[in-house]
Amino acid sequence: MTIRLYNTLTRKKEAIKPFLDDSVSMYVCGPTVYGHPHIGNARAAIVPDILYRLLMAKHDSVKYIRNITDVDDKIIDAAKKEGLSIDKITSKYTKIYRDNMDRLSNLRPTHEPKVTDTISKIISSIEKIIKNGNAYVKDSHVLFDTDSFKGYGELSGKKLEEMLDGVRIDNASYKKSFKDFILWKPSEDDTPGWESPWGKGRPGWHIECTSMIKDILGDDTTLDIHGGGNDLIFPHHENEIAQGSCISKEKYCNHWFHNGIVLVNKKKMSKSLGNVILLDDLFKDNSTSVIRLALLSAHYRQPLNWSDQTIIYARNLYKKLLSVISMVDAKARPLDDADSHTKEIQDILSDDLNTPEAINYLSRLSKTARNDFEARVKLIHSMKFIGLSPINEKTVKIFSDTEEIEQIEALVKKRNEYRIKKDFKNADVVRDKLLSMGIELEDSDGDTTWNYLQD
RNA sequence: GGCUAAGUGGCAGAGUGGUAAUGCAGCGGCCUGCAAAGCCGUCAACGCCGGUUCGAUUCCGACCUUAGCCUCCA
Repeated sequence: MTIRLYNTLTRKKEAIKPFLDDSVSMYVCGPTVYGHPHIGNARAAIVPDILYRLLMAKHDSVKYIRNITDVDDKIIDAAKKEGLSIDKITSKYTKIYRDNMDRLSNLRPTHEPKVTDTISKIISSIEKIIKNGNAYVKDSHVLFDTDSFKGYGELSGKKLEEMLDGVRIDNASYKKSFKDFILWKPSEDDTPGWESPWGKGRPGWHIECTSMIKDILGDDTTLDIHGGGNDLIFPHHENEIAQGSCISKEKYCNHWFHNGIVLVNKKKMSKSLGNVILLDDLFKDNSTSVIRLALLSAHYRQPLNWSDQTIIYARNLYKKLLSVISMVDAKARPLDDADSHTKEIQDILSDDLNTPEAINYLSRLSKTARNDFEARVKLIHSMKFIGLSPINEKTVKIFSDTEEIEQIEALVKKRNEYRIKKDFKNADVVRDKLLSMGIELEDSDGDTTWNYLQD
């Protein structure tokens, strides 16, 4: 089944048709590294990660680019606040970001460019735009001349002149039109800057993404897929199309996809509302598969309303999935023929990344899997396909600790001895003791199984 | 104010011109020393108003509501 994905540009689901024969390129707007990642950042990484896994299953070669923005005014502020140099701040939070994304089972992108490594390409891109007559220099700033680009507003559907009323816009003196945006701006001595034809300065927001794409793919290539949070549609992606189209003979990008934002109490997370949920905090109480499952529970284009329920549902569901997979199953089966076992889930996901339906599928599969080894193998591979661990993380961690296992099994045995003697009081004491050790028991068919408590 | 998206049972979400999948939760039962799990069964929904139609949740129009964007944002 071919992958069909909603295209923001055409407002339709469309098949992905790569510009090059069987090599697909995807660019996703990555983080600005100045603070701890929150669940919104996680969603913005997990959604393209699912797409990346699907693309890899269907195409010989996939270029997956996700940038690291390490030049930005917010970083400068954070550096001041934390009393660290800008380098320290960006390397610290880059590391944390990568670590957090790894923990959530996101595959690493094939390319992870930094803005600071792309400055010369940014400068040459800007020069090209100026040369083509689509940008102008004023007071040490370089500005994109939006009136010179006829397609402006196509992605977001905005006609800027018509939405002026009710909005106050400070038209900076160096702008010809309020719509124009900055490609390059001057830097003071104490802010990061690079020498350029327009003096010491740094790139404006927007140009870095375009430059990194062109740097990796080449100027006259069309990017196949570009993604990001839907709060980036305007102005960021709109501006990227404008400037990118002025650099190249080819269309800038064919397929745009945008994930919905995460809401907390039906409101967008924001520092001012104090409702930002950091991954670091979630990691304390939840396994990473549970967090991932929670973030995949709503369709990617819908807003995801985060509540206590969200994580509780995910936890219950994950527990149920794990309960039908024995450790032996999970360890025994190699991933060799994973593809044949994941056809169903791939087909489900191929329809615009329908992760809720994929999760339903796992849930249905777990029913038959209980008494069906093949279904269990399918379940394991399907879970792995969307990045869920088929083994309880704690179990994996302690699996090699035979001493602890012997101790647990001795207690289980002891409890069953009490049970045979109908001494349920003492049996319950032992069960409580195991519970306090984080062990959960289940009696079924005369057999007692134990498991580490999830989370 | 403008733009975009969306409104289906408690939640997540399919779907169709002839009254609506599935999963989770709930409820009832079986099982069980208890608990848990499992199994069986079950309740419950198409924002509002018009129009087209034999008939609309599905098509058209108005309205209402929600969220996002228009300022940094994933």
